[in-house]
Amino acid sequence: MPDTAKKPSKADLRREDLRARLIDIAETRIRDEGLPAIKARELAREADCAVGAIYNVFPDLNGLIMAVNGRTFQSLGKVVAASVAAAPQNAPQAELITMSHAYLRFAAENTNLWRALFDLEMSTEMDVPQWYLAELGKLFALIAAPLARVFPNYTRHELELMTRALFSSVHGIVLLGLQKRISGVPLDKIEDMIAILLSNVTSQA
Amino acid sequence: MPDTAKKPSKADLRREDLRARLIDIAETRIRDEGLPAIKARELAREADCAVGAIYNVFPDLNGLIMAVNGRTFQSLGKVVAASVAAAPQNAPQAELITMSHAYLRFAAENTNLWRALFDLEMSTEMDVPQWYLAELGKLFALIAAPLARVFPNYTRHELELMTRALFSSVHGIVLLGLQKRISGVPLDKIEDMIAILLSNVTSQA
DNA sequence: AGGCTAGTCTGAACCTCGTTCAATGAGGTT
DNA sequence: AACCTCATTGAACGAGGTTCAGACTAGCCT
Repeated sequence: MPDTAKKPSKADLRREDLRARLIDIAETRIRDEGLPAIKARELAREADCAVGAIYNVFPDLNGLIMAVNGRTFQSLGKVVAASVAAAPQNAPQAELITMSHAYLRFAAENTNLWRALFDLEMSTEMDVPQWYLAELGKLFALIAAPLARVFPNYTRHELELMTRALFSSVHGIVLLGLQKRISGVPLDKIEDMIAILLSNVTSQA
Repeated sequence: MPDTAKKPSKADLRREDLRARLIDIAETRIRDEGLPAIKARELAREADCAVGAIYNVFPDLNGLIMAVNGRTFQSLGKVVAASVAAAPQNAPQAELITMSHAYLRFAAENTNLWRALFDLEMSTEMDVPQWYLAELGKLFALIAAPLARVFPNYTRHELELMTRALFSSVHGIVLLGLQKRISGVPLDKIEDMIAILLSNVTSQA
């Protein structure tokens, strides 16, 4: 028997339990009230532990938020992947639009969680964790596949550039579109913007 | 004689002087060290006034940052407008690319100031001030003009949608492009992404 | 000039946070 | 049971934005 993971001692179990509980609580709080609702004392009260206990399980509150972001990123990936799987289009343009609309939908329905994904990135110029880039890579791969069919004679390099460009574009449209319902754009207009943009980009002359 | 602005009393002058001084200091600090470098006590020390004095001149630190953002937004507008004026292209596609590259350049050279423009928006869900929308409107107008020549039979509505979509797209590309030199994209690759995107969008089949 | 009033200016004090750490206590080992 | 080890606790620390009662001016009236 390999004993690399040998003792799930009682303490370890408690630790894992607390960790999971904190992530759940933080996720709910971010979903409902946004990142600023993550306060050490409130989390401790709700998780029924001491403030210091949080720091036994996470290096700091950012660490906790990153854990939530991990979950969010995975949900996002699943939703986008599912959108194409559910409605198999043979036209790659349609696939791109479907995925983008799924992205918009996810962002609109989970605005605070989705924002947290990018807000942390900015404030702390720390090293991006592995899984972050990995998840982003998965998203990119989803985009690159239909794109390769639209532009069959792009080099690998051009394709990658286009993938980034399109992802960033859709991200930008969603970001500014969701910002401020004031002076703002209703959801279906945002959908239209994405569709028009993608149609035009992918309509080879 | 209209006396709507009748008394520039000594107190008013001091107030205006302090206000201007604070904006200068804040601008420099944001430019050099980003938004988190805006601390009441440090500002007061550097401006040689009491902490409380700041609150006589601005409602809070956000108000000060908004004042800096006002300046930044104007510079940005000027730079973008100047870019097309300097190199008068007759092809509207080229104009769009020129302006977008000017936008990228400004964002790259004044990253912290440029970020402050959008970071505040997010954190405080307050009412967007007049001039903010006005400046944004000016930017949109700059884009809409060449765009109208590319798509002469778009309705006013479609044109507006397209304008927003393109601005948001370029913004997204710049935003994600400048984020993290790590795993990142060098400036001229970002330029390429913008150019490719805009070319494809504006090449009518 | 001498006061009187309506402000401004001051900075100590208040409050809210994230984070730490000496003291406590529980788990596991002999 | 006695001992050692390490997790856990929560009061205390430091940093930051904001406030406010008192000190202080500047302009104005007599």
